[in-house]
Amino acid sequence: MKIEKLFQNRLDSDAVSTSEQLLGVLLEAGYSNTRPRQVVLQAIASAEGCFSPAEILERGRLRYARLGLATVYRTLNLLVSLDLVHKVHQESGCHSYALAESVHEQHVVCECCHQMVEFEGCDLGSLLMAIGQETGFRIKGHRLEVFGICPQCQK
Amino acid sequence: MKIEKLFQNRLDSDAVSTSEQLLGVLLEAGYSNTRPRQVVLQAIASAEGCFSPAEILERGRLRYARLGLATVYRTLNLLVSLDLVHKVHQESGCHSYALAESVHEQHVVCECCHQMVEFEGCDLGSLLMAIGQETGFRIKGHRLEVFGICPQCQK
DNA sequence: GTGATTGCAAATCGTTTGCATTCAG
DNA sequence: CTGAATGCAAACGATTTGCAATCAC
Repeated sequence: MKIEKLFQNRLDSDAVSTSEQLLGVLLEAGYSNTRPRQVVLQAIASAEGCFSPAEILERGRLRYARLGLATVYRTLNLLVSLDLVHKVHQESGCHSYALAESVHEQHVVCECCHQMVEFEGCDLGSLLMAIGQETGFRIKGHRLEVFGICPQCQK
Repeated sequence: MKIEKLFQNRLDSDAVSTSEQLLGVLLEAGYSNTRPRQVVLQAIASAEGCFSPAEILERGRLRYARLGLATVYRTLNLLVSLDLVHKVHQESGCHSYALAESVHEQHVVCECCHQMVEFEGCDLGSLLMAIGQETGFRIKGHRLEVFGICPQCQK
């Protein structure tokens, strides 16, 4: 599944606009426009959902073979510091990253077999609004993690 | 704030019952009753909310100076495998752990200044029930992480 | 040209593991 | 007494950092 995502739009990224938006923010913030950064931003922009630094490196090297892992990390940290990207937790223990705008995850994890099921459509809207009122925050995204026992493990 | 928690009930843990419950489960599962484990379980049981392996080591050494970090990790992993404890994500990047029963966290994180506000009383009950129906899971706990901009940073 | 950025390799941090010793049952 | 559990130190994987070379402006 990860592989599918990876090659879904490989060198012909169709999400360039987003990568250019990201670059725009970097430039506005005073950072310079370098090839390694372009490549990392393209890899990020064309990724769906979460991505690991290693994945970004792999994808980036398709476009720019000399890309180094340190640069990937440095760029990711830059984006995190500008709040363009969030660090998110992965069950395995190591981090993934996700575009800030795309943090709208909700899933149920089985405490028994650890399978993970995504769900959609449950309306958190009114709840989030209430939270916004209670706390005064302007809400931008959320992550809901539910723990339980899956149907198979209940038997 | 972490320090306060740490010394709130330091050697005179008042939550012994929980630590004994944990030990009970370990014994039932066929593991033996050792001093290092007792000490780790006490440290866990008397912690509030999340705790890191290092914190457990520090607290544990107050009771048993020769306690090793490896034992803390081994015990935590044991508890995780028995679903008595969950691994949870910490903004800093490294893991924390939490008693499984206590995973009912909800907080809003400011994307700008990274302050974190806990909130209570928002009713997720009906939503969780709907999720249970949709997925067939028996729901045991949840973690809701909301991202936004706090009142100060909106100005 | 000058300061920012890069890639590499070394360093660092959290976590796990191998092994000889110790302990629980 | 025997296998499980421990502590230490070494190993490990992910991330960061120091530094000389390179690049953007």
